[in-house]
Amino acid sequence: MRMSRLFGHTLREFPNEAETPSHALLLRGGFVDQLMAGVYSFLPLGNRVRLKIERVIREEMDRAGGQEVRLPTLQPIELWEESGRKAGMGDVLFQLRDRKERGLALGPTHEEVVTRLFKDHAQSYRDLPATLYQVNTKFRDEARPRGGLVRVREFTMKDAYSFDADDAGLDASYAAMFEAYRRIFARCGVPTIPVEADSGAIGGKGSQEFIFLTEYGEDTIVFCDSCDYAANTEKAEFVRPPAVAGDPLPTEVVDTPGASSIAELAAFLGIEERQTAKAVFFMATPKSGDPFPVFAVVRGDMEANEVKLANALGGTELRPMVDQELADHGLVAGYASPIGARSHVHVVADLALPEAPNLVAGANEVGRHLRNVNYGRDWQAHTVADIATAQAGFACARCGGTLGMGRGIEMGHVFRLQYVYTDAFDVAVQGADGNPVRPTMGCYGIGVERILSAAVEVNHDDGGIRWPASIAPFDVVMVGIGLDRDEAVREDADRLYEELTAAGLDVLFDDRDERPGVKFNDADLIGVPVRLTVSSRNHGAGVVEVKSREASEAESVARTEVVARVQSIREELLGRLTVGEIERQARAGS
RNA sequence: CGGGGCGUAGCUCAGCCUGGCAGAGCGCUGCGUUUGGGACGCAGAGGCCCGCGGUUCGAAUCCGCGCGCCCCGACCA
Repeated sequence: MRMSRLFGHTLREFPNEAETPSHALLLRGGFVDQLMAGVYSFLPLGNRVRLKIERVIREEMDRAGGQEVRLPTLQPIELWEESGRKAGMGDVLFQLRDRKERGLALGPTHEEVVTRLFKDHAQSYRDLPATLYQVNTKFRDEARPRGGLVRVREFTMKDAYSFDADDAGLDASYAAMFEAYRRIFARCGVPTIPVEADSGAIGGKGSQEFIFLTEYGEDTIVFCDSCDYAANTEKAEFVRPPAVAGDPLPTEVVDTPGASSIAELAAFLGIEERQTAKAVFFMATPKSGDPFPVFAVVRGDMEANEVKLANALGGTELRPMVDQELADHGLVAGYASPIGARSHVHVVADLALPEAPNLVAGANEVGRHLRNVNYGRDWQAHTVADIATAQAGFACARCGGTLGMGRGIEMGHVFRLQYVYTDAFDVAVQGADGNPVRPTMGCYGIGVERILSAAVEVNHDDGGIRWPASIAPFDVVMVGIGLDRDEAVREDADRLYEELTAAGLDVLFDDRDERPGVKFNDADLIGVPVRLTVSSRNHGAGVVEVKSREASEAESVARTEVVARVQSIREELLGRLTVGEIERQARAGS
């Protein structure tokens, strides 16, 4: 590609709306353009990177036995009603109507469509196992797009779906995808760590997220400092710090004027926060049935986790109660008590509560609390479950080590869906014994643009982007100096361009009539891994300067050796993108 | 959906408070001089000042109502 013809220009200043370094660099380098909130165009440079990421993904999916398909984005709404996810996805699902007023949805994911496809085309156990994948556009009407390309409304996702005859088969398919994911992230130069995750609205049991750790992340992750346990806080198990021990004492009322928060209460009574019970209230909407009020209780030194709570309630939708609802259900904000809660209020207690004697809890009267409240003796929950959020400093449930926390962005997610969709769509194939077999499913997603953003986030410096060699828009950039003043140099540059191209390299030839400084700075900004400088000075000496983007100095290479030298640098750069190396970086980041 | 900020040239921003010719730098076009890390001169092009309504002799500026974008929160396969 001749740069004089490349569509799109670099900006000399950073655009204003960009928050993260990666977003700013992608805009400034002319990779992407924002059309509206959460919707981006890809210019030629950005599109090249996107395609290269997709190439890596396709290679690894194929290696793992996946077969590429193409599923429609335009989907009948009935499919979503059938799976029961029309309600579950809520406003995130883009919906529209055709001219015949038929309800349609723009696919936010493709479990429904692929399950239906499988049902129509798989006939017997001989069709198992099968892993189908695609790289396609997804649409999600996010409540708040943010972070440049991180949370958007239209994006590219590689999604794969496995169908197996039994658990062992699913385990094997899952493991194959898991390994493929490690290789994909490594090859794209994006350090990720796998963490235990909640499976959310997709359904199913057992899932892991591949998290890219960054301060700009929107997920909170905990990891153990002594074993390899890592989990999203939506899921993370932990050992609760011990309670203050003691025999149960008689309950007594105590005046606590103005102490409506745990911190105020503990300070007022001169006790520790872990000696109190904290109450949080939600309205729960089950998948079927009427909404009901929920009274969640955690020990005062912990926070209730909404996702864990929803799971403990069998996957209901939760929202915080409003003041009126608190009053309607006989609850006094700041002083609510699990003792004597009205019977229709569903009380959920965290695991810590049965183990914690003599807590201070609300008296259900403004300005009063109860001392020495004991679980079992004074009150009981409908449900006792892990509903508290892990915190840094808590102990690891696996090994007792200390948990640390970090922020991250989900790059990929692998799920064991099991029978969620094959049940919903009543899928069965004929087994070897003639009886029907219900396939068990897995699903596996990767955000292409998120990889692109993360790759920039970890690979940039003051000069601009330093693309991993595997996904750079070009393999090598040729900076021509003084081409208009020296015909011989111009001709030789053209020849070198042809030689590099013939060698299978993606070459960007900066043939523009610009000053050298402009070209060098643009080359650095765009982030091409290898830069060549062709000039009369070099031409006269029979050399070309070769500089890798990360090197501080260029080397002079004999003109005849240039193509080989570029290829050897490229090989060396690609060679670093191994699972071992990238995962070492990921762990260092945590 | 709650809270905050911002909408003026392709980009970064002045101008608005206190109403009176639409501005700067960068970028862009042409010519010339320059040419190894974002040159210089000369001449240019480029604007529904987010939209609609109102006040006023007169609105980028004041008032009202919208819309959009960004950030925090809620939400988030």
